[in-house]
Amino acid sequence: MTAGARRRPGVSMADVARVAGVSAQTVSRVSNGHPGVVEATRRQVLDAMQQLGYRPNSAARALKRGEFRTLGVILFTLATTGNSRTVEAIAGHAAREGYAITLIPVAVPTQDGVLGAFTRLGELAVDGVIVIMEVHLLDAADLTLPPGVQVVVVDSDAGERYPVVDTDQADGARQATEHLLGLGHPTVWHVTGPAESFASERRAHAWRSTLEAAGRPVPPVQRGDWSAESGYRAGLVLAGEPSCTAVFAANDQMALGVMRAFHERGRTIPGNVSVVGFDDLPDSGAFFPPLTTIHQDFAEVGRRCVDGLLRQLRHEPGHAGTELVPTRLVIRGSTAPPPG
Amino acid sequence: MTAGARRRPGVSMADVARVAGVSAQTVSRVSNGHPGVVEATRRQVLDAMQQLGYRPNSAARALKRGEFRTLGVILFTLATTGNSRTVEAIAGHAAREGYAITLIPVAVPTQDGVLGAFTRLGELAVDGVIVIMEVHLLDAADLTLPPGVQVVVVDSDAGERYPVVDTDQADGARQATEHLLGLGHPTVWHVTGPAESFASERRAHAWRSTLEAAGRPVPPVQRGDWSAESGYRAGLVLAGEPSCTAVFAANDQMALGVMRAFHERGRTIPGNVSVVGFDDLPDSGAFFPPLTTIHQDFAEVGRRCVDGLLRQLRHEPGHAGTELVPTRLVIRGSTAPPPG
DNA sequence: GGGCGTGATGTTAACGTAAACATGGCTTCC
DNA sequence: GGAAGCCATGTTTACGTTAACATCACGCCC
Repeated sequence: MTAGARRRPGVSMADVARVAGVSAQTVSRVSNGHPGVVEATRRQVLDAMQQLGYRPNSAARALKRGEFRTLGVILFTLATTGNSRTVEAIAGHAAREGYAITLIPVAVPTQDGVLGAFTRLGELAVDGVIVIMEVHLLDAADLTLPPGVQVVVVDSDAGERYPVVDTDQADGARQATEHLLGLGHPTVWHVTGPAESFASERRAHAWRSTLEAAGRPVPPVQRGDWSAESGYRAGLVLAGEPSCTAVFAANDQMALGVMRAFHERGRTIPGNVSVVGFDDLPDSGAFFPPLTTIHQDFAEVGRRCVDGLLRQLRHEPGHAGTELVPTRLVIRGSTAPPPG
Repeated sequence: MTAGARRRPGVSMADVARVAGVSAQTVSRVSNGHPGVVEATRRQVLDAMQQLGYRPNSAARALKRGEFRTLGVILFTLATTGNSRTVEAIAGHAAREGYAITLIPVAVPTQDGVLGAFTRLGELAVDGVIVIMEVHLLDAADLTLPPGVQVVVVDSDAGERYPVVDTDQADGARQATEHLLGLGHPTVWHVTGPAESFASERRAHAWRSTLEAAGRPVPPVQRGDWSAESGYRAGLVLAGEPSCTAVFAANDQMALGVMRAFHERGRTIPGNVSVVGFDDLPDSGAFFPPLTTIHQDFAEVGRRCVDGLLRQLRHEPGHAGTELVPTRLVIRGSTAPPPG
């Protein structure tokens, strides 16, 4: 370990300036890469910084500049693939733009929970906020945030009040359903996600309208909770329906459970039954059989969130309403024409 | 640059003080819940705050107090279950302790990449850092961090230089291997993770020593990269080995791929072959068949990281060396005695 | 009844940085 | 040769908050 660099007392610009034999302002200029510092001086300052182990004090810097170069991300959980992939994309893209990410987890998905997060957030050093709001708030019809905070919302229906970025859920569900109809299946059964999820609601709605538009019967919905286990339970029910030859599960995990149920009941996939998922998890291609699914572009969602928020912060003309990120059908081994 | 005229509404304590007819110091006292403010005054100040939409400036506060109440988390990716679950636990526990989390993604796992992150981090508002270091640095034998930064490391071998928290990889691998031997299998084949991963290395080592301690032959290792796809490829090889009746895959995803390969080759699980994974993903119980695996307690890992770091920040006697979080075997449907 | 604690509130200064302005030496050009 | 300009660097000040100290009114006790 370098000895001279004990940083307990906080090395400041003044200290560096003293050692380098220049003024604090010159240290500031070097520190920020401003022009107009002669090379020899620059080197002296850099040496002094090195020697003292100087690191700029970001609090003072933020105080002076009036910005933190940090974005807050409010979310309920990182446990879902969608959220963690989106957050990763947000963090990566923000870093590229010179912004850091502060995570603000909300324990309970209620208006109070979110407001509590904002209160803490008010005391946090953030310039703007991205809210990843994948479920309906339990105690409020819509989301109301404190004024004076720049916001972008992911995956919500707050589009009239805040800029929203979302995967095009409806089009994805339509593609999935039409793919199965196109293979010749008379209709498509659906395993839906939890009622409080926006994404789940939209996928189910689009599945239904696609069937109706094609003049097909709409079978009863099986409700799951995104987990593979719930998909398994739904699959056991569907395996008992002799007329069921095609299933659209609202996510890949439930599709995994559905397929397990069919395996256990001796129904082959895709020989007897076809299955389509939604998400395109990294492992979906290794399911048994490899899963046909709808690919979501989480990286693009994250990128657009950051861009939208930064545009707001710079007072550039931002997009209003909802921005939809397209999905695409990935055909693998779990779908085929119906038996017979 | 953009015209500096447009700043945030910028309500400061002075503004609140003016409206409430008190001094800024009294506003500060109310803001921080300090005693010695009479109720009537307190109310006046709170009203003024409400009216003006005052939010404390955390930069000024941090500058004055010398702390940010924020912890940085340096990581390479959120895409692995382990990392995202650990980060979620860290964020939750930190929030409970009144700390926020700043994410610092590192694009490339090299010494330079990490140092780059620290440079950015030096300019970030953090009091300490948790490094989630699941792979060997590509260009340095071990991790060297700038001095003067409080650090806790997850999942690494830096134990002699920094406090480390990690899952007890070796004991988990031992449990997995002994479970299979205990069922009567003559030996256990292993699908390992990427060479640069610490966890992978340790699991493989413990698997090997467990076999050796039991006097069993050590079959050649199949190397994967954590992905289900790589597990599938390894599984195809193993399915060609008639003597292979038991497989320990270094994570659940690869176990998923291994099982798919066996299914495709007509080897039943657990009738012909037993499979054990590592991680206990939320979906592992819904694999076909439900996977016997080693459960990792990511929440506990996160909690201990935060506790350890906060102890350091408070200059309390911290633990040195490596703290191991125990694992436990979860027996499901993918393991049984060998055929015959 | 005067000295004196006590408790509420105000005043001052400082945290580390960077914008704005000031200085002073050196070149350039007529 | 001297005014003008320019460049490198220095000085001043303010950002919003809070610790430390200062003040002031009131009541209490001998």
